[in-house]
Amino acid sequence: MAKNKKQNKKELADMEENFPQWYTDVISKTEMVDYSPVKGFMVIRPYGYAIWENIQKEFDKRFKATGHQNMYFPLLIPKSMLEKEAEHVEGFAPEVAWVTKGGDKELNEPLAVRPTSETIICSMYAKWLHSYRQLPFLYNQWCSVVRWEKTTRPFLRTSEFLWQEGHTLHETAEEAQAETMQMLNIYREVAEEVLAIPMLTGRKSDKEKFAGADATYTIEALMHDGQALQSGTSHNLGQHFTKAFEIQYLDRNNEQSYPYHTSWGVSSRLIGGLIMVHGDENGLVLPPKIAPVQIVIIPVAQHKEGVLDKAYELKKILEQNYRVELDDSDNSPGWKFNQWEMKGVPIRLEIGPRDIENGQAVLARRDTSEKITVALDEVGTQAGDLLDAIQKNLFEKALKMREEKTSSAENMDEFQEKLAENPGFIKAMWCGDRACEDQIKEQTGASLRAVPFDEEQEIIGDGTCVCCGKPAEKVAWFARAY
RNA sequence: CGAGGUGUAGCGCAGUCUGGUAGCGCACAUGGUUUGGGACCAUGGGGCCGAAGGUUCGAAUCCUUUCACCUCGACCA
Repeated sequence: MAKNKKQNKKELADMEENFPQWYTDVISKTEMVDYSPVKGFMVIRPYGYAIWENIQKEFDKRFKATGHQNMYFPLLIPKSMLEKEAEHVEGFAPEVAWVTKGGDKELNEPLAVRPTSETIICSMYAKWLHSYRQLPFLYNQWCSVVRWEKTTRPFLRTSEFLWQEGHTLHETAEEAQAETMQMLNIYREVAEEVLAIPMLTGRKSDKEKFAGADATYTIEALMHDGQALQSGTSHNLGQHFTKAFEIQYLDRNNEQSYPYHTSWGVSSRLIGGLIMVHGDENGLVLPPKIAPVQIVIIPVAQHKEGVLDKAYELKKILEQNYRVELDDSDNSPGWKFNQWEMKGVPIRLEIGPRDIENGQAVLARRDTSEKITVALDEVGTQAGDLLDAIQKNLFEKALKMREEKTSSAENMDEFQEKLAENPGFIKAMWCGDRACEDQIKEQTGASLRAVPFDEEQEIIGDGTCVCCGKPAEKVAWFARAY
């Protein structure tokens, strides 16, 4: 019996020893996803999809508040259209899935399953835009895209993934840049304030930027195992696509002009980040603002008179303000505790005969496993305070973890040493040369994640490039990445 | 695409070396006793042993081919 107990407890792999296995265990045991019959494609189950819906809501309301509207473009893109912007096609060609037949008839022109929608959207923008009076174009779409990946992992890299892609046109380069930054800031805000994940923000190197962009900006998070996760990108596309697609309009001077273009996206990959930043040895830990269930009520000795009635009464009160679930299945309380902990529910409310007698209930928080006893008429307010505290604590914990896993290096030996003994971000001066970036990647496995913005810039050591030793102006953050 | 590994009940596995009635744990179903950190007893259902071919009186087990998945590397949100 004791042996069985032990085996049951071992449901999740040890996260320090085998993090990938822990991750796989968590997402499948919590019923977030399952593998589908098609390689690399996953099924998102209700618990996982509920998280995605909450993420969508948070972003969508901010997109709308900044003047964007949603629209929807087709799944398929003609081959010739995808090929109009040279860098773009070169970047995406290796991972495009093609439709070549309709029924049993060969198509005249193969159709790409969209890997991203710049091209088809631009082709339509070219038809719609005539005058500067119509600008800016501020549109977004929620959809899925397909990229034929060689190795896949649920949420982090799958052949199809859910995302949103914003595509905007502007009169001036300045406006496009402002839009690019505005959206990056929204990404950061949602990531930090809602998902409780601290983000490094900055610019991508030319090597890492989007195929066809002038500049790519990124939010980068650090996972529990010290690997970075690119969590969202905002691109200033300049006039690459608008020229390639001949999007022209009559400007204020009555002359034909090309608008400036941006695109930006976050994906269901964020869910992977959520899991790998906050999760612990007991499974998921979800920030209250995103958790599908914020409070789970677990009746104890529910067969006893009055217990379930009281539990339902509490549910009715709590669900006016919170997302609440009552587990009245006939599993044992202990089993339920573990089950809902694994699912990451922020607060558990225990109510049993003893509590009812004393006019109280027990609240247990997922992040610290503290338990407090509260009077029944204060459960609502106390739970609210707790949820706020948990939200805050998760962010602070994640920030502390990132700080502990961030080092700086002045030369390559130090770089390798520090990355080996404390995997995470390495801050190092970088001269800006592609050759140095390549060499760092090759020697250490770490890629350049971002060059932080000026206000977060600093000088490491004597200010020379960590790789070639030549004078360098900027510090860059490196890490191994998902 | 390189290097390793694994396919046996829904899940996790044993059995394969040495061929001979397909098993264990969990989960599931029914009944009962339980319930404040993964309860217990009893009974029961569930299998083309990844697929195809071969050797053999007989194949989960031996041989050949093939497919799928996983882990680690190179490419990518």
